[in-house]
Amino acid sequence: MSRLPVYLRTLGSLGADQRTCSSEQLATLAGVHSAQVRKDLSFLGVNGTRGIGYDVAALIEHLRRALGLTKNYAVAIVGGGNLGNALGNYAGFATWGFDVVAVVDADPAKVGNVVAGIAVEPLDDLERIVAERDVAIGIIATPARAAQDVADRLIAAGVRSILNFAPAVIEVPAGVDVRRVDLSTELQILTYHLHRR
Amino acid sequence: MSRLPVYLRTLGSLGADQRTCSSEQLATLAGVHSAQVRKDLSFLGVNGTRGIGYDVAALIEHLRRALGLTKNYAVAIVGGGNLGNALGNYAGFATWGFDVVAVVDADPAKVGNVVAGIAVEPLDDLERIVAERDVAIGIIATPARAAQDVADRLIAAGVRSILNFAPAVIEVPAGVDVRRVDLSTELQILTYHLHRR
DNA sequence: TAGATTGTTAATCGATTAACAATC
DNA sequence: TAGATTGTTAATCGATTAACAATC
Repeated sequence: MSRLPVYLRTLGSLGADQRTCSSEQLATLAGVHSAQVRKDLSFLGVNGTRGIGYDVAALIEHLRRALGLTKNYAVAIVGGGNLGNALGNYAGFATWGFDVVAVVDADPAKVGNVVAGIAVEPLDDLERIVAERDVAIGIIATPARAAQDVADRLIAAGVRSILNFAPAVIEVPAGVDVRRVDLSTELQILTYHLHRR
Repeated sequence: MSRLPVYLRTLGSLGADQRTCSSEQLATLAGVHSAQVRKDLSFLGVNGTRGIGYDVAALIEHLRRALGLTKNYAVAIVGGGNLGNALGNYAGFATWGFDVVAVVDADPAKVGNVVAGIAVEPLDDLERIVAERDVAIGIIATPARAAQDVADRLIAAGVRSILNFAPAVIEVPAGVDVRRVDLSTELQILTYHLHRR
């Protein structure tokens, strides 16, 4: 569930000397309610100690397992433009076990460019790349008009998780997860609050 | 509210010849419930016509007004790295009236680089830039460790809306809006579903 | 033991949806 | 008029929070 990454990050920001952590402390730092924390952790099957709190190291380990962060995932970025470039260089991915194994682009002029130490490959090779490198996650960083086609190809090739940065809603069959990051929508939500002040 | 940008985008994708649109059609395209649409629009003060639906052009206009998209907003990007670069080049911003008026960076080596047709300026000039160019929205595209300091300076300079791409939670006083886009969290949510299959 | 904190149930709250009279 | 669709109320649902016995 989507609060787990927040807990994990919060725990990481704790002092190295802190062995236990109460639901209250975790809640305050994560910006949620302590009952929420206890419920989430309880659902996860993590047990704290009454009167003491949760063991930080054990909790981190549990969260990492629950989030599937104990193994690495191969990520392919489709789109070698500015955004794909930025994503390829994003250091945070490696920290959490996401390996960018390919950057592909439809534009022959971009093929061969080096993004984050990886040479951009042709979009035509997408299917082969997904299969050979066991790509688990596809990131779409293309213009909107290309997004659906790219998604279809990723899915046909076996990818079941997609992070979509293109400003387009893409249709996917059941069993495929898509998360969308829409920069314009984020800004529009900000302006909604901005102008009604 | 955060569904409004979705409605707006959906309406934009309608054929140019479609004059009216039912709550049912809008709901299907936007992936929500028709009662939801009617309630949202009713709350907005938009009136449809029973038996007919909503007037598309009027609805778009209402949504644009509600979202504060009838005027332009000056945006400053802090961080002239890959992400700042990608954001500066993001065409979608201009479409919705967001003008990137500055890209600043703390690194003297980056100052002078041209990002999206704009020369990167020193972070030290942030306060002056915000004041002179009437910056309404600040985008933080710095490393995590710099995020809070940058936010503090943006807020001190008068910025009330912040979009934070740095993987850090930033503390802001009441009256300041922050939206956070955390790429690692997005991927972690995907893996949560991935590995439990 | 006394204080602290969990784990969980029950209460609350808010958001979503069903339903339907109003009416174009 | 008949069919379609809104606007809104009431019902439902799910998520959040309060509360407290259990217990370290």
